[in-house]
Amino acid sequence: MARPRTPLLSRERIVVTALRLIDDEGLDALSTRRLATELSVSGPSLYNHFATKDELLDAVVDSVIGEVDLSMFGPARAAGPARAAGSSGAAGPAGAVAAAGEVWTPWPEALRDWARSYRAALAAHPNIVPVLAQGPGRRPNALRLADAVFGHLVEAGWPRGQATRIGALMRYFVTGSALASFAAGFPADAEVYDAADYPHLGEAHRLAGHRGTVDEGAFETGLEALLDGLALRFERLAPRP
Amino acid sequence: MARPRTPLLSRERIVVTALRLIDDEGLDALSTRRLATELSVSGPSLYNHFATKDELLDAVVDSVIGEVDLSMFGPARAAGPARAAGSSGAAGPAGAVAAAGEVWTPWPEALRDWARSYRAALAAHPNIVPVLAQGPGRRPNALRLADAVFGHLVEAGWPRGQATRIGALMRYFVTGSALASFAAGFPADAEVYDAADYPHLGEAHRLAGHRGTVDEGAFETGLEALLDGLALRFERLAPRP
DNA sequence: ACCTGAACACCGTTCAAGT
DNA sequence: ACCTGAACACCGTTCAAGT
Repeated sequence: MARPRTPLLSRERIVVTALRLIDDEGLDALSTRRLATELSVSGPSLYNHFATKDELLDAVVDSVIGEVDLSMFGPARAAGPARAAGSSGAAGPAGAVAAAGEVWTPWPEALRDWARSYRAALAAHPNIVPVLAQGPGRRPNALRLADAVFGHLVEAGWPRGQATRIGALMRYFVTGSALASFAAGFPADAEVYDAADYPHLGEAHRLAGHRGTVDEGAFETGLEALLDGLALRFERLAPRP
Repeated sequence: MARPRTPLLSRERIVVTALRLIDDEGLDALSTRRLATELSVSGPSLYNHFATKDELLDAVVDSVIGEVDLSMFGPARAAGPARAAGSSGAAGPAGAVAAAGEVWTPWPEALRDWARSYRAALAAHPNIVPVLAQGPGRRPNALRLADAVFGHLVEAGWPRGQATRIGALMRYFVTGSALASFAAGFPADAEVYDAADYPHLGEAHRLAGHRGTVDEGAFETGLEALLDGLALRFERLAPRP
């Protein structure tokens, strides 16, 4: 066979299969030949759809970021007539901002919901997080995400410089938490933790068994701590009357 | 030549050269053949010193973690006779703990200093952070680090479960911040940020130029926010009398 | 336009051979 | 004990050839 009547491949199908391979066997397992085999074509066929392997990886990454919920940013849907004119720019006590007729979700609540969705999307595909953490580059979904977060924070009353920092530090925390399980990083073999060398790690071999709750608990604790700390700073910025 | 009188290689020399290669050209540039060339030997020679490339990477990672300052954990040096017997387990108001004759650095201060050193060590070698973030495994320096942090937090009065979570969330934040520059992830090309698609990113092309200060500022803001948030929790745990 | 096999310069690792 | 060249089964990518 040379050219089939209906194409054997599509960017979509390649991306989905590549992501599955990365999830199941790691980033190193994604070779163009292996992926092609998985798709029942020969290796070079992929180059009809992506110029390079990096371009393919970019598409995979953006498909993951596309899963992140951004609906908490910007004017809320549920709130009355969509677009009334005028604006009363005062930040409310909880960080809520009301332009006439528009209701924006208070920034701490929006950040919390977003961070949870962000982490869930990334933690479902930990093996690709190192690629994704390199930044948005030119990937549309990643840029949309950055735009939505920054826009919401500025609208809420954060100075632009601070809003940038908050976007950055939230990404630090979320990517760090999705990159690898903390608990699973400790060998389940009790022999590893010699009491003479590591006097406080006597129970560390149990960590891997509680992987889910340990990592979930650490993420939630860190997220709430971060939001509390940021709220303190926001109050200093715009104190209650 | 077959076996030289004095060995051409040592684990130490291999590790140092591998880390330089990873820093300069990325993790993918570290091939056994390329590394061997750099060391003026043939590829298979490395297998006299490391069983696999993974074992070599492990050694590189642990050498980086070895640079992290842990001196703020445990009984402080400057404080009187080194080892007095007995223990009065009450946590002081600022989180300081005094066993007889021992002074421990208050936990928020210790965590802050450690986090800065941790981040500095990792950010000096961002390309290896994905490997290192997989957890301590059996690497001595990584286990020592986990032991020191956990021991200090427990001694300061944190319940063991919370201490574990704090160790985890601090690692999330530090590895996330060292994995990649936030600022450098945004292309410096202004054309990328079409106002119709990304209404709030009009200045994003300037980010890369302020890479150092943006990332440093985000890290410091996040660190202080985290510590403030954790202090609130600690107060709830052990309120002042 | 889209797929193929052959080819190029690479990989990590094994192994017999040298001293 | 420690290094070598040859060899194996892999890589990403190019390209001429097919329909």
